[in-house]
Amino acid sequence: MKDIARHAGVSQSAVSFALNGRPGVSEDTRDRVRQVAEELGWRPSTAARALSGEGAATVGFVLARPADTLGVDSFFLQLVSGIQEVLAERHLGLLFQVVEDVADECAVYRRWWAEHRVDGVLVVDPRTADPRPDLLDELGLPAVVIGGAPDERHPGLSTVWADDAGAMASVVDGLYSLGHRRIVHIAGLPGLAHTERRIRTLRAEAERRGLSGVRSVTTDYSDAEGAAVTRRVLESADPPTALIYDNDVMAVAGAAAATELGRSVPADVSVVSWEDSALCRMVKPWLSALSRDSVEFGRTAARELTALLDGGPARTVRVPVPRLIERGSTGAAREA
Amino acid sequence: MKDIARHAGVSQSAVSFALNGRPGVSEDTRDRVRQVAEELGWRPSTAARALSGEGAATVGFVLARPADTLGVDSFFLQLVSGIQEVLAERHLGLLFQVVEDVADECAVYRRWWAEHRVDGVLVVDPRTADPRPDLLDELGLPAVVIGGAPDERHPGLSTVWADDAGAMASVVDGLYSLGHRRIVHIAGLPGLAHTERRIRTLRAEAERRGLSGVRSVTTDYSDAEGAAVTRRVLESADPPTALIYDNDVMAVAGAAAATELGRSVPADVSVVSWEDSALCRMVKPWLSALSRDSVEFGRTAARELTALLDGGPARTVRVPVPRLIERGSTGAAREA
DNA sequence: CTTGAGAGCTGAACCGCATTAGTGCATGCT
DNA sequence: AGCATGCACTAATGCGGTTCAGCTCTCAAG
Repeated sequence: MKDIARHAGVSQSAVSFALNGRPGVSEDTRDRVRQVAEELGWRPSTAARALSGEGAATVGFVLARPADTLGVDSFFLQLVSGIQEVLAERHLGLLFQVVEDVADECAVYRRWWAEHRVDGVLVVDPRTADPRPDLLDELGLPAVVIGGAPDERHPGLSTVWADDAGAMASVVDGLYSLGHRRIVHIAGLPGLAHTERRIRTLRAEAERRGLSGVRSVTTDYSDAEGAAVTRRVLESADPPTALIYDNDVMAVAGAAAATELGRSVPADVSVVSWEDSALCRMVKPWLSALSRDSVEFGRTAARELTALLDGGPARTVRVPVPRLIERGSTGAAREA
Repeated sequence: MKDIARHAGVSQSAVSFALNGRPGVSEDTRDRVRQVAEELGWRPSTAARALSGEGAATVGFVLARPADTLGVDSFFLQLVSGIQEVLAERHLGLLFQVVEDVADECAVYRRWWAEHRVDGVLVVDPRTADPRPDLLDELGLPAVVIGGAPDERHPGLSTVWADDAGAMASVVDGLYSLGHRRIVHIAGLPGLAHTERRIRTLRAEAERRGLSGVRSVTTDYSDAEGAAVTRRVLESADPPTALIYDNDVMAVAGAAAATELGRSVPADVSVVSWEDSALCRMVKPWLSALSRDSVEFGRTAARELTALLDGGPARTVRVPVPRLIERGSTGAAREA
């Protein structure tokens, strides 16, 4: 900026005013300064900007997962891609970190905030007993929780969520009307907020209809557990006629396991995947799946965060309920 | 730091010396200062550090992919996870960005470097005619190219690579000894350095053995193209007896397509996937696959970058050749 | 007893920007 | 003519660190 000031024949502060669109300089001077800056290829140093109170121009994103669990999962890349789209418009950087568990994640938030590395964070995989909202509140770190339920205990946090409960209800509804009475839900990690929401809703739906052969089993989301649980429930005394899997990986593995056991999909057992991806179209029959727009989900979350950074109020935004794409893996229940 | 200085009864510079392990203070004072800093929960502001010449303590990672291509791909997440492991030890942040194409990627490097946002970058998906090494050279931005071939034209860049050529040769060797003479390689994106390396090696191997029914077909890595190409080559006049797919997604889609055409795997056609993941164990038969340790790959790349940041020389590191995991999808060629 | 060297510490400058409190000048108003 | 007003701009300060040139002691060597 000193160089620009010299070349343009003005003071450094005039340059600052000109380049930041603030009043205090004539349009003439502003244009001249802009042009000189352009010629010199000037870019503001984010460090200096941050030091003088402008914030870090960066938001943080932490993924708490053991390295080996990071498997075939299209959701996060898509989410991040959507987030980026919005952040890029405002030239905000995304600081990304993978850690082992939520405790480490909290430590990262503490450090980032203390070091002024980020202006806000995006939180994923909210849990039922989650230390993070409390921490973020305590720190005063602006944050958007992705996938959480509305949470009136933390008015400072924005939330972006999909209505799992509604989706689960509609899936059960669909299966019920196809004649299914015994349904097993192969759920994801216990403790995750959306896992528990789905489980609760399923139970409520079952009770409402007086169904006894309906239950949820939690897993670690892996193909191995998906297949194992599938085998177990299909070989049990009173096997289900429909299976709902909490992700695509388990659904595919589960469908394969069912086929191996000599059960035909969907004649013997219907399969629904709670996540749509290319995977669901790589097996025969193609899997019926709940489809949501993960990229748009990311965009929405990022928009909420930028709104928060602009000083806007925390909000709770609901993205559209995922809709069921009917493919070949769901059909009428076989007569008992 | 001013507070710490006051509490410890020393000057601010003494605090700086003490906390950064520099000489100039007694061990007594150092301990005292450290303790006060601890009590006050002090953390250095990265912005201030960066401003006074210490660098940004951040490395950049750009993924140039259209949003919709970010599908089922375990490689990148694993790579990033490995990178993180190494960076986290040194408290280096990872600035992550997804862009549409290489031109945008170059713009991001320019901006990051000009804004002093990063100290170095990790470059993936090198191409045959790639503008990035030239740009990085020109900028003087420390960088590690992941997956490129050794490149003596850019002595400033480090390279971490796997020997695709060797791996391809050994795969062809294995298939040849199983009696396969007609092999089709369903390759990835043309223009990617490793795609071209594999294609060249395959051709060389074929010529060496006087095989005429061997060729490569490039694709966009998608399941759709993988399946389409598979159908096309299998229905051609002189169909191959073995297929090599450049990623797991295409291999699975291709195997499914072959089965649909009534070809049995591996009796009629052998399938090899150039990427191992849970996907390969989700279909019957399980796919034989080239397995590499993507997490370790990431660690190695990150280590090279930190070495570069420490002022070390640029190096070219070769990670172990991926090894073929023989599963059920490869077998002896059917007699002609 | 003087001198020199080194250890331990301080004060001030600096990094690149934003911001605030002036400064000088032309203009309009009375 | 005298004065307030507003505009265009400058000088100075601060953000939170690092660094470098001293400065003061102490202690050993001469």
